[in-house]
Amino acid sequence: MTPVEQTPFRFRIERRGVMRVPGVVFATRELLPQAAGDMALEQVANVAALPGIVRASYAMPDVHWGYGFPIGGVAATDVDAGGVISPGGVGFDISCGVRLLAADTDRGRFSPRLRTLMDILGDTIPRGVGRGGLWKLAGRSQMEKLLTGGAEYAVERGHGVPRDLVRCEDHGALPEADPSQVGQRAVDRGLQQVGSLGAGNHFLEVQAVDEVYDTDTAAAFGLRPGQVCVMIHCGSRGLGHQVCTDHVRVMDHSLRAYGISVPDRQLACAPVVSPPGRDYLGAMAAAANYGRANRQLLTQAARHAFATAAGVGLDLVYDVSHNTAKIETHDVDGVPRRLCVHRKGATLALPPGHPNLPEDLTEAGQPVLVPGTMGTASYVMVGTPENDAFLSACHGAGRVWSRHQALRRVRGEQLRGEMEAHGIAVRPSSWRGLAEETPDAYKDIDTVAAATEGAGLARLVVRLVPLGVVKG
DNA sequence: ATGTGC
Repeated sequence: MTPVEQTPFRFRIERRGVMRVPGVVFATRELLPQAAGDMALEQVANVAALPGIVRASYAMPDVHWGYGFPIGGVAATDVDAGGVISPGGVGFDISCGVRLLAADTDRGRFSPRLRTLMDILGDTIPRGVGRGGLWKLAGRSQMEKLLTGGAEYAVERGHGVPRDLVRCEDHGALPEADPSQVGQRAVDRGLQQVGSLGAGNHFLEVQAVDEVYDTDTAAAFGLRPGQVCVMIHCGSRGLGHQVCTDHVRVMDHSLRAYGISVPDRQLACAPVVSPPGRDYLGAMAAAANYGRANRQLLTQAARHAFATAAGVGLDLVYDVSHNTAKIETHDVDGVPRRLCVHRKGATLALPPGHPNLPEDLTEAGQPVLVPGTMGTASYVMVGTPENDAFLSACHGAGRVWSRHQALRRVRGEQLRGEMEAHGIAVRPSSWRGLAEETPDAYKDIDTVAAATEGAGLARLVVRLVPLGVVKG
């Protein structure tokens, strides 16, 4: 698969075979997936075969191989023209996402309290595979309230302040959630996990603003040089995973009934306007709300730790989901169409003036949160009007080594030692998990962020560097 | 990503 270079930041995969639209990869030549056996670009082409897909099958600069769809992929289908929805286009970790909190202190003033803070965070942030969370729900009926209300329900129950919700995508809750489509097994897995990081690339990081590229926009986001921040990256845990599993199975069986053929079974899908499509959309939105409530609970734990360690408060800058399918209206060939926009490892990036922005960010635009790899920088970017990918941007660095490869090359104990030697406090949940997340296993985040700006997807606002990592 | 896998 060799895409054609159109600009230094935009590559095109021409239509052929069953593709209904071309593929467009926003990347530099060096960021294109190149590892032997990495099928990400083939996946971009496969996605272009989905019924109802419009304009192009897109990939962000952090694109890499995923389940059916590439991670870092964006695909929109026309809801009113037989367009499909696919669980593989959202991913197993539904509404995995990132939130950024800004502390009312700066790096120099805070540094004497950092170690104490990290110890408290290390003791109080639930993390690791299969373990429990901060908020045990009473049973299915309370779970249904959470699946409907998302972060709003968490705040209503005292886990946060109303201002938090203003700074959450969709005010913290997708309205199309249908808890009745979340199976009992998914509910059971989720009851004990609200307020937990999970594992893999999930983390809670204490960071500092290292560089400011756009002072006015940074100020509008509440960010200034040297400021201490907290970045939380987590998803919908076992509940989201089970929702994906359950609905992939249903759609795999219903493909024939809708006369859909896809080049890869992992692209199982159904028309958005069909019982399996509607059911998945409702279950996916419910799981997304679970992910948002999860980040809200972890926010409260971070606030408690900062208050205890240093008497410092934390304000929410923004919360974005980067694994979703959402019904949005966009122009296609100059005509507004209702589209089902799949963003898998890609975030929404609203430009200045967009009606869905919180009032106090209307002039500035949406904060686009781009977490780096453990021990490396992270970025806050902002949406731009010239975004050509249904207002989507990258979601992080993007893997280049498999977990298996990382384990062969790196030892967790040694990695922690190296990070501590660089002045970054590390509180891991397992040595193996730490080794799998070695920065060497990922693309360089500085390059990815620069390519995202070069492609016109979003603009750089600030660069953050880690002071301490609580690892899932 | 995931009570980690054909």
